[in-house]
Order: sequence, then structure tokens, then C-alpha cells
Amino acid sequence: MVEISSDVIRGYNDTMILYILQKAPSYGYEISKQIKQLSDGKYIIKETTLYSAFTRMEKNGYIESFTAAPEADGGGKRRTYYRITASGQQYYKEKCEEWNLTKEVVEHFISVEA
Amino acid sequence: MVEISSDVIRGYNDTMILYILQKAPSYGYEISKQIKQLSDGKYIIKETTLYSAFTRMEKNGYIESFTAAPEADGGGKRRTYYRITASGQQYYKEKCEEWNLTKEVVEHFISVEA
DNA sequence: AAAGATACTACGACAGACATAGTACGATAG
DNA sequence: CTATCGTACTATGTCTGTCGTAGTATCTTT
Repeated sequence: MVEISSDVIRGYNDTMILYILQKAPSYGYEISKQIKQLSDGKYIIKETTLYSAFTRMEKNGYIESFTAAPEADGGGKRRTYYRITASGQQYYKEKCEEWNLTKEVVEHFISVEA
Repeated sequence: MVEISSDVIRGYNDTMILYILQKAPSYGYEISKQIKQLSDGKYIIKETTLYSAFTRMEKNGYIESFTAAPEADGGGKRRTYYRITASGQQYYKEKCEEWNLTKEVVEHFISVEA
């Protein structure tokens, strides 16, 4: 079975996370579930990859964190939520453009159909 | 201007090289020129990246090296040529399949048009 | 009371890409 | 006849994102 290698996806985990945060603020576990779901179960992000992406992106100013209790139920443990910043939105846009370019380039070297 | 980042292309340099070697055996400088040309000048592989890819892929059995003088002119300096192996062809095929899958996954997270 | 899902943090290792630098040969121009 | 440019590499070390492993702690369900 063909699997997505980390080298391929490298650099696009951030983009996936930002895509989700663009819709609404979210937190680790929820984001990982959404990535799995949006990719039809084809890609499951590793926990350490996810959380280190948070740290990196917050340091770079692409996201901001805040803690809050789950909204659904009254109580529960407080979680660390993340929200995309204006800079993060700009970065996301650039990564999308980069992706379109990369796709175009790589496809010149691909000769086997799916 | 949008540029291809190394993280994105990471893991696909090998695929590009193998694509070229599938057509005919070749050597470093020639391959780098072909990559540039095939990508319409959009991607220029770094020398060190190229040569370290050769070393790695030969070690992995995807390519074989041999030295030969340039065919065109009679004499000249001998170069190190590379030829794809059966294992390399298989690997290339797998990378193409992986690419198709990866593309499908990533596109779910891209919302900005080219 | 135990198990499983949730929600993280810490630490270290790995590998591909890259910067920098250096060697050496051949062809061409001034 | 020599300086420069293009060709054709090799060596070494750094950086960064990903991942393996491990541990902590809460909440829910059985």
C-alpha cells in the first residue's frame, strides 16, 4: 500500500493546520481529527509533529494561543486553543500559491497514473 | 515572487532525477540542466543536493555509476554517468503513486487558486 | 476500579537540503 | 599565452521538520 511519507508532506503540515484554523479557532486533538477526516483517513498527523508545529507557528506569529474550557459542556478541563493571525493568513495564502507552483513543477516528472 | 521551498520538494529530488535517468543514462551537470529545462526554469536543483542524491541512491541500489568519456567529441574528461536499475524503476513508480496520493490529500487543504 | 479516550510536554535522533569552500580540467577571448 | 568562464565534481558541517519513545494527567464509560 502506498503511504504518504514524511518527506513529502514536510512543510505542509503547517498549511493543513492553518487551513483548519482559518475556519475557526481549535486545539490539538480536534485538529488532528479534522486532518484525518478531511483527508478521508489517508493522512494522520503525528502528535509530536502537531504540537511542535504549534510552538513553531506561534513563535513565528502565525497563530496565537489562549486557554478556555470546552464550550459544549459547562465544565471540563481547560484546553489550549489556537487562533490564526493576519500574518498566518498571509502565510497560508503564500503556501497555497507555492503549492500550486510546486505541483506544476513536480508533475513534469511524474509519468505513472494514479 | 513565489518560490519552491526545499521542504516541499524534499523527497522529490530523487524522483526527478530518476525520471530523467529513465530516458537515458546521464551525469550531474546534464541532469541539473534538464531539471531546470523541464520545470521551465522554475526549479534549479542545488549542486550539493544533486550529488548527495546520487550517493544515496547508489547506496540504495536505485542507480549505478560508470565512468565514460563524452560521446559527442572523441576525447575530453571522463565523467561519472548514472544509470537507473530495475529497483530504481520500481522505486520511481512507487514515488509516482505516492505523489498522486499526496496531491489528493494536500489539495483538500488548499483554498487559494493559482 | 479499570480501561480507554482526551490533552498534552519533554527529549533525543534522523535525514534531506543547503551553505560554503575547494579542486581540477577544457575551451574561448583578449 | 594567460585569464576567465563553464564544466564536473568532493568535502564538511549546519539546520530544521518529522518522528520515536516516554511520561503525565484528566475525564468518561464499563
